[in-house]
Amino acid sequence: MRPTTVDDLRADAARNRARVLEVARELLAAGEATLPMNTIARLAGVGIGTVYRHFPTRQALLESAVMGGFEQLLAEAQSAAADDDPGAGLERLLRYGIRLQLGDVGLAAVLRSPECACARTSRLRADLLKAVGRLLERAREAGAIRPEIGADDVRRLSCGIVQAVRAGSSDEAEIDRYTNVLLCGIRPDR
Amino acid sequence: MRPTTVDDLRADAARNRARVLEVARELLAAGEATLPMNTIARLAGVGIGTVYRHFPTRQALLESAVMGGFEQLLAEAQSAAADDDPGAGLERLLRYGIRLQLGDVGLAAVLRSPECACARTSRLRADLLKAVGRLLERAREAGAIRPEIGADDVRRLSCGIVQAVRAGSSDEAEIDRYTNVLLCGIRPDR
DNA sequence: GCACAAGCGGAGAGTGCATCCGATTTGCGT
DNA sequence: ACGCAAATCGGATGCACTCTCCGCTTGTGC
Repeated sequence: MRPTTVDDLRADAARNRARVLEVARELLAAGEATLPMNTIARLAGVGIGTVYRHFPTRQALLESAVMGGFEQLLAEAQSAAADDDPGAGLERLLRYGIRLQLGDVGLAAVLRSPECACARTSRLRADLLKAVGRLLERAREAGAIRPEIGADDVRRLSCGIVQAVRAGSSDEAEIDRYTNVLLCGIRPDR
Repeated sequence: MRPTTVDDLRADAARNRARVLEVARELLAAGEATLPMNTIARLAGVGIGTVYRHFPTRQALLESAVMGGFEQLLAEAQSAAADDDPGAGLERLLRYGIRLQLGDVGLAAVLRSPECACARTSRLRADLLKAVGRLLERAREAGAIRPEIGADDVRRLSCGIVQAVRAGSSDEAEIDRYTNVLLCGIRPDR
């Protein structure tokens, strides 16, 4: 039987996998979004074959590298969905999600792409959309959002705003300014 | 003296240049945004060297290829800036610009990038921003837009919305829905 | 210890970018 | 019409990155 979790890996394999992930996160943190596979292999001190064995595609590596941030976002979304005031919860979630993406080019890339390669992240994504869906439903009832906006619209629009912020100086004032445009844009006309 | 305009080119050179541009536009129209230089050379029936001589970088080729669309956008912006109702002019311009970008991946890429490589497009861009600036100033006076939104914010936000639309089915309803979010988002609170 | 499966690593083929320079073509002056 | 210099052509070349494949090494269970 093939190993299905990290724990089933041989000790050296687990070590190599961890090193590759570590290097990938370092590159992402340094703003390198391309993640050249050969560079990663070299920096991690492993062969290229090893990188490809653990992560068959760059997308798979990327998704594994940003798993942590993704989980934080999901937790925030679930908390927001349980907020007494859905309008406030939505605003809090959007402000959080946008800042999270701005601080993590990898996570932003994963959220931007229409689907996830690995099952683990696919599930996170589905859970996230479900939580946002619940939040939106309550926000609609409370009249805090335009009724035609769905969970995936929120995802795509946030990613768009993130890219708009990134295209400039990305200072605090701009983040707030652009986030406000999104927040006001999805609020119903009064 | 070196040729400074297309007319100064030798007959064969002008022919090759036109062919390369034609092929580039075809690829862009087919949704190919990468524009591989060797592919372009092959399709245009010229050597790679010829492509690079006329267009030293991919960006330069891209900008030359989308010049026409850019000029249309500028014309629309200047017309909008002269509109009696600046609010209506702004809405018209944004709807036009977003649809234009959705129909032309090349133009969208050029508008998204922070600056232009060739002088010709740099000037178009400067003129465009100037026209939008005039439009915004009038819109501010008329209370049709949040005062903190500038011309470059409009550019970046539109590009963000375009990318958000592109991330999905891009059907008519979605284009309107997302464009409305932007329009409402930049309107002042009432 | 030993056997053997799991894992390793890098050679190599493929693709694309960008440069350089010898071969070719063109336009001009006569 | 013709010859020449300048302008232009085109692909060979070197470099970077991707991804596969397979012989060798190493960890693990007995």
